[in-house]
Amino acid sequence: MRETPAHQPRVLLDRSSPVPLYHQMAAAIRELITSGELPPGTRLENEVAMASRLGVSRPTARQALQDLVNTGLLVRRRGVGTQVASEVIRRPMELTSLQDDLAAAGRAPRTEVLAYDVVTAHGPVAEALRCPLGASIVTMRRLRYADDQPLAILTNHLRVEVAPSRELLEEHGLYDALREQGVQIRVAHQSIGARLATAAEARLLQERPRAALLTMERIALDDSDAVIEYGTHVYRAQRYTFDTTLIRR
Amino acid sequence: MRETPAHQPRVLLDRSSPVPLYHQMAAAIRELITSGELPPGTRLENEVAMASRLGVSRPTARQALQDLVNTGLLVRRRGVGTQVASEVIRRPMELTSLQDDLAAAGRAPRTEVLAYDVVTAHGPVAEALRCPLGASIVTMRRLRYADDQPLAILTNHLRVEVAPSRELLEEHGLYDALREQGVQIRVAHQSIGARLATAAEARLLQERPRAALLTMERIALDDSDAVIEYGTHVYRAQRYTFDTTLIRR
DNA sequence: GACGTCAGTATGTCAGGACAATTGCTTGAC
DNA sequence: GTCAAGCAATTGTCCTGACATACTGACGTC
Repeated sequence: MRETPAHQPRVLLDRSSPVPLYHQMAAAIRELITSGELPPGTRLENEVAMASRLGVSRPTARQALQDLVNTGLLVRRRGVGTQVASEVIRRPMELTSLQDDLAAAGRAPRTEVLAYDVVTAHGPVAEALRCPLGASIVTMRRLRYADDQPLAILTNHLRVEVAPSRELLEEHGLYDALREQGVQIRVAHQSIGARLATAAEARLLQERPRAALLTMERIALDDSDAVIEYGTHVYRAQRYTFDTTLIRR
Repeated sequence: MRETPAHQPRVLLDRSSPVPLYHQMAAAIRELITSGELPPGTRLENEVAMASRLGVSRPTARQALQDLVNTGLLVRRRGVGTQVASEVIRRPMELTSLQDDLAAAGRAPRTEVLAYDVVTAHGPVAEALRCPLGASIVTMRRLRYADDQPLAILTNHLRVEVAPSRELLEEHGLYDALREQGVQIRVAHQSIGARLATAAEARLLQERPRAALLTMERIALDDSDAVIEYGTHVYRAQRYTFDTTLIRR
């Protein structure tokens, strides 16, 4: 019998929620880990017991735990069990903001924060932010209005250390919020494209389904060339263009 | 029913191998992708069919495909299917010609002149070219290919005095042709946007109707600030993005 | 004290099944 | 030509079940 008792993470599942059960589990455990309530090294109860205690199937519990493994928060070995990873990896912006531009143009900018989540970096987001898989990042999603009409959906990923709080974002544009925290965006690489709106995007933007969207993907770096932000924005093509003047050298 | 047939990736599974089945599947598909045998955009057979064909369970096939999604090689969406993550043409937003950029990227540029007409200027065209109403101008319309696939429809208006001949345009890009006549483009004002394709554009670009198009409207000036060209281009959004790097001053 | 065996623990892998949700195409009405 | 409804296609989510494999600790033997 093992000496150290296995920890039973406090997880409350809401089956009426549209959020998948596995995702609720993963989020709850992640929160316990990042808050310090589950310190590194803590062994969790085995997945069969956890599944039974929470009233979910083992594959569901397994998927939740596996997501946390993929993020570097948990370590699992067969025959041994699941434990909190010994170390959560920690790491340290004219190019103008849309909010400033709209304000300058007298277009009554307004922003609605749709989502603000602390998640773990993976795939292209980890690559763009130049952080290891599993690092905590903030993913935020905002709806930008101009003249009281939706204009753009802004999705930004930032490292958790520099991400402004949700409260700050309710009041300011992202780059202003970053400046308040001493982060100066200096360079941005961006890629402009287009595609059709998904049904959800169309609804948010009050567009008809499959309207054309102008897309912009951006990686922003600070004074020391550290990647601060990776963002993907979509704009209503009907109401938005990018203008530029090019000069041959 | 979908038009394009779903690809059945060639996967051989060895059940006597200690390598898990899901891992063998993922490795085989990864090899097909990285070798180029499964080019970007290819749609794969659905996971139920693939599982059945390979003699594995759906969760097993699903895990293999999910691993490939996690590594950025596949894209999956419910109701749509699984496809090889696609590759877009990224064009730096510099004052260069598309023909030159494509050639430099080894993308086999080719141009088909669809129309070449001498007409009289009116409306926005006259305004953009800063010439009197009724002045003779050349309006040309070209279809630009990359890798033998249509990429863009280019419509350009020029004063008849500087417009290259149709023959010259069959051989060269517009800016090269202008250079041959001693005209140097130095500045361009451009506006990037998006919209849905018309039926005719969709046909020319071999896109489905109402596909998203990336649009670019440009006014180009020469060394003495004379307006030389007014152009409106549309690009297949699925295959094209504009890239730029912005620096705060 | 060292070593081997064995049982218990726990995760890894795989199967089959079912319903939900999203997407895109077709069709008919206007 | 546009729009809405219906439906097919396909993935997403969740369930039950079972066997395989790696790891750990207890125990007996030398």
